[in-house]
Amino acid sequence: MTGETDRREAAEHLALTLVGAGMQRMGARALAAFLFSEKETLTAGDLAQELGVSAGSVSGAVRMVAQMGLIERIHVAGSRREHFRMRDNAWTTLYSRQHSVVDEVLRAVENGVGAVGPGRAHDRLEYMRDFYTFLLNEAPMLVERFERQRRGEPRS
Amino acid sequence: MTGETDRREAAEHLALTLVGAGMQRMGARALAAFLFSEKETLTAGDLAQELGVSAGSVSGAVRMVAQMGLIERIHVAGSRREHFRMRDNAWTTLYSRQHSVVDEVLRAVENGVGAVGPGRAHDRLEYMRDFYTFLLNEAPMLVERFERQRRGEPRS
DNA sequence: GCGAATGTTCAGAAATTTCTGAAGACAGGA
DNA sequence: TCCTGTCTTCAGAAATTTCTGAACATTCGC
Repeated sequence: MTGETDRREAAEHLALTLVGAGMQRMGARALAAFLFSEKETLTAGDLAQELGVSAGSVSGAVRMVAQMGLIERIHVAGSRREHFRMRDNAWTTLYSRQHSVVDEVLRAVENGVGAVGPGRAHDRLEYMRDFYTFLLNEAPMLVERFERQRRGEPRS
Repeated sequence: MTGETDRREAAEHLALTLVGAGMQRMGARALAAFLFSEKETLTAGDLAQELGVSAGSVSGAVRMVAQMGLIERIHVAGSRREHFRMRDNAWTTLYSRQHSVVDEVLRAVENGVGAVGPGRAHDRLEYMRDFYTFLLNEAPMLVERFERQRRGEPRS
């Protein structure tokens, strides 16, 4: 049970779901490959083989996922290959300001607040701005709370 | 200053940013139209005119944004037109379980946890599952805290 | 430096998404 | 019931995204 086929299927399913969530196809597949791999690191060649795609596709996918902050490049001395691995804090970083898509949205909203005069639109945009600002500010604490809970007391 | 042109530009800019964040084009434009409108509600016709697109496009866009829980249909008695308006708790609902894309991802991850045997992949997937579960559980409290802070004490 | 292995870029092909316009469905008033 | 205004659906056109493959760049060992 839980054979190689199941593993592949589950990986593809997660990738598809991530695509539905707005991620680009190849990036999602690459990310799933990392998640479902038993290895600590993967090379571009590994990914190409695992996903059955060209080196060019891998290059693009890896760049994107790296830019999201989910994986990082690892230079291995004495090897020409470049290794990649999921960052330890991949999921938490996703909610920090730097790599965040949310931050771009926030800036666009702030721009909107400045572009409209007083009225309903202004109020709506301010509310949206405040909410997303709050989220970005709270994220680090939330993350810390998660980490602590996961190590410390398993319950509550 | 802050003329109609600025307003339109800011709206389009936000829409574009949302597209970059993974939202579909027409849905993003529709959402921006709601955000930037001085009216309380908009009809399908309003949207078609504002965005310069066909009735068919509006229909699809509105369905999607409604499904995300950001706008709601309002039946006005004595009128054939259907009105839409942004939901009061649009942004907060987005982080609740029901309308959440995150929830679908979470299910795909749980499926993955069940599909792989013990090892690195299993650990990674469990971690991801726990983190997203935590997020979904915490979201309501976070939202409540935001609401309270916004009314109550402006500082801190 | 030179050669070999590996990674990146990019033009074009293929696949997918998105939008339209027309036909059909539905609801309300006469 | 019929008519009219409004919304939805859907096939196909248009636009966009995605992938490939080959040429180019880079880096390491020698």
